Amino acid sequence: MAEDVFKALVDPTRRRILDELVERDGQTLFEICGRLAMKHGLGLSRQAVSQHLAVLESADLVRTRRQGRYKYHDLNTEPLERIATRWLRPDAPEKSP
Amino acid sequence: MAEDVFKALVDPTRRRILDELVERDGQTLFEICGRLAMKHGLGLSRQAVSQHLAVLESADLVRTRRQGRYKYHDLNTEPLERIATRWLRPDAPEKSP
DNA sequence: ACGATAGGCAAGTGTTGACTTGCCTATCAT
DNA sequence: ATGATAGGCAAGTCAACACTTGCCTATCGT
Repeated sequence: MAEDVFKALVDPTRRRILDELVERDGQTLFEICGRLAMKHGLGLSRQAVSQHLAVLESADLVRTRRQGRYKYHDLNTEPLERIATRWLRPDAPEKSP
Repeated sequence: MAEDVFKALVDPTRRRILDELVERDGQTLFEICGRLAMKHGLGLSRQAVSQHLAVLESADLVRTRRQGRYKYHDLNTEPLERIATRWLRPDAPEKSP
């Protein structure tokens, strides 16, 4: 649902997580925790990040694959592409010539 | 700020308002109230809609022009175009050939 | 001038959501 | 087998937000 996508994107931490996944796909929960702490100074608990990832996953913005005790997280940009053009009029300015 | 744009877009009523403004630009507060009631069955108070418009305006998604006792509301898609491509990778599938 | 229309300001309420804490399960290494 | 690592579940707390209510200002028509 589009509703879930908007709800997922409203939180700054979740947007940061997407930023990290754009840089490198297939990170685990602990890797993402570490990156948020290092690069953004966010001292979040593991559960907080886990819940954020659950929200992103139920919005289908993040796909996961389990492998042993690891759970890898991959970005899925498809929902973004769908909502991006909702309010763009036909006569909107083009961005690539 | 991008933060304001995401906050503005998370509310379904505000997205409906944007939908209405895509259809017809330059509507007044009362016109928007009426349209939300007619087309979507939303029985919102005038103040509720007014506050939504204020949020959209501070996110620069809606521009306003005063004329006498009327205040016309116009859609501004520029902030949308900027956030749309934030997480789209270079190798993302193109939509126009 | 006076009523009616269009809109604004501010305080109060109820719900949603982000984060924490505590405990539990599963997989790997030695 | 046992400790360590990776992750999950559930209840509780606190703040942000949508909406209402009540009152106020400004512009238009007659």
